[in-house]
Amino acid sequence: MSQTGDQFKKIIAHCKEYGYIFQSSEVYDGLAAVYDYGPYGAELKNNIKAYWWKAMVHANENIVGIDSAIFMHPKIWKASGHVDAFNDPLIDNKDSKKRYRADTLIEEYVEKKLTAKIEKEVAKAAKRFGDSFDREQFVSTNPRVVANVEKRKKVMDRFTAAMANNDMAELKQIIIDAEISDPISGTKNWTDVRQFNLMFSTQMSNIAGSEDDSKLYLRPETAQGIFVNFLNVQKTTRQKLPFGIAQIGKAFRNEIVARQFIFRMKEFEQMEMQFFVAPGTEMKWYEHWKAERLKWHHQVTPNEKLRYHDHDNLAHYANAAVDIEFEFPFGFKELEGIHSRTDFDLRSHQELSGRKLQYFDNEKNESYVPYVVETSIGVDRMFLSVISNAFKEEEVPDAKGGTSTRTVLNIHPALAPVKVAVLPLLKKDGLPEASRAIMDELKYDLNCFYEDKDTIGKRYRRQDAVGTPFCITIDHQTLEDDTVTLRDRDSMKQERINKNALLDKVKAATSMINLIKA
RNA sequence: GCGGAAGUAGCUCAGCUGGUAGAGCAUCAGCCUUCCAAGCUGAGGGUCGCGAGUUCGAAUCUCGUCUUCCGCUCCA
Repeated sequence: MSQTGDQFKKIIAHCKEYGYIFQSSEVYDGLAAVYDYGPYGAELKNNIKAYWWKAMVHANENIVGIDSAIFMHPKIWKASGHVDAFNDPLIDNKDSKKRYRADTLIEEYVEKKLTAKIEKEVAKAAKRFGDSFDREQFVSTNPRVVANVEKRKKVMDRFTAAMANNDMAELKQIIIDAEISDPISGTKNWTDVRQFNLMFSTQMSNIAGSEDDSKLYLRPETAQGIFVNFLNVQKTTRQKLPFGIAQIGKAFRNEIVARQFIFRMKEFEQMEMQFFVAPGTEMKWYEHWKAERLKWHHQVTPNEKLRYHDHDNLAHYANAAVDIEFEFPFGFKELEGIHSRTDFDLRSHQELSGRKLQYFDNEKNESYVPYVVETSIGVDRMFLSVISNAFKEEEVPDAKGGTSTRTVLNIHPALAPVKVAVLPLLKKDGLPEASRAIMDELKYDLNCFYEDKDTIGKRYRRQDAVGTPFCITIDHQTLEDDTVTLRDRDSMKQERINKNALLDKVKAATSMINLIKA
């Protein structure tokens, strides 16, 4: 761990040093699990988003993009299940330092203690009475069983009431009254029950049709903005099934433990595509997108750093789910999820809103709620995968015939923040002027960087460190025959070409269109 | 959220047992040279994370707080 931990620390330090990522609100000591993207970071992030958008929306005639609001009607989160499922009452045992969900603690107690006791008595009696055993009669008359059944009912009544009222104090009292102890430490030394709602909330007055007319959530996922716009989009774009809606946007989760740099943040950005299909065809499309998405990753990331990981237990909305995992410095972790979400979301919104969210299928001559296959990737995780895959420290020959270490970001040229650096060999003899002229030719098509400070070798290294794939060097010969040196970041090889050929050559080498067409 | 560790210049750190801050690299200006970093001269830059306490005096001791890292926990 220490070596990979060191590597990860180096990457984080590098991100800060070269203006990729800063801690949020650093002058005020920072804000936990929130980060800002600096100048190079913003460029890389934009490129990642563009790569996804082009591959999804522009390359597929049956996928369209939207940009829905972060604020949405509170009922949406009721329908999606987030209000219920994102609410965990948690309690800590002070001795074992373990954290439990208070509700499962109580449920387990009821299940394993009370119910088990009752069943034990019943089983014993059944053995004793043989065929003449009447379960109903026994349960309602045996004093020990009756007491336990009574007790169970009491606990369950209090429990359901407490859960319904979000009464955390009562939940703790139930645990105390039932004398539930920590399975590890065996003690009953509990903290208070605290509720961790993973959704951030804010205020808005007068929300139509809402019981609590002020509470509003910041969306914990972008997908719902797509679902509730399903019919708007389908009708206005006249799409036929199967078709998809794509969206890039911010989402917010109040993670209890948000760590590992930008891997898990409280504010993050998602790129989601919901693909609407006829019921029964979802598994075919699930397999299709599973393959398509891995291909998209393979274009910019080596195969051996990517893998599929099937979900062991499925979320409440899904009937199939797989992750595409990337080997981060801290191990293989989820980068993208592909889920077959069935008709759960649309059906749920249809029921709660009372509006039909169905598609009329001309071929089948019937209306139905489409099934959904979702691809969902975190922009920030993709960013982290690109950076951690790119970061390398290598030994290279130096001018004196020895070796030196260079730090290089081997970012795919199509994603690199700066495409080309324009460097006059000397800061005199008209070379800066000639360089500026070349820069002016390129900068409207390619993100360029000009520098004439320090030695040429030093400038090359600086460009390596920010991941610029090409350096153009202007020397005295340029003034005579219009040729320049084009230096490649990865091989460090140089070639002499005419300055008029620069634009086409660098554009071709840094284009993301080729990745998408391939 | 719990436990452990840490926080001194942009970065990496030194500053031992309390006496009002240093180095290297980086930055900026100038010189020299020039196709793969670390030549010469000079300059700028620090509320010692923040707040309180002890003390004549705190970067140094105590407490609180924030942030980061590690472990636990959680994870749609």
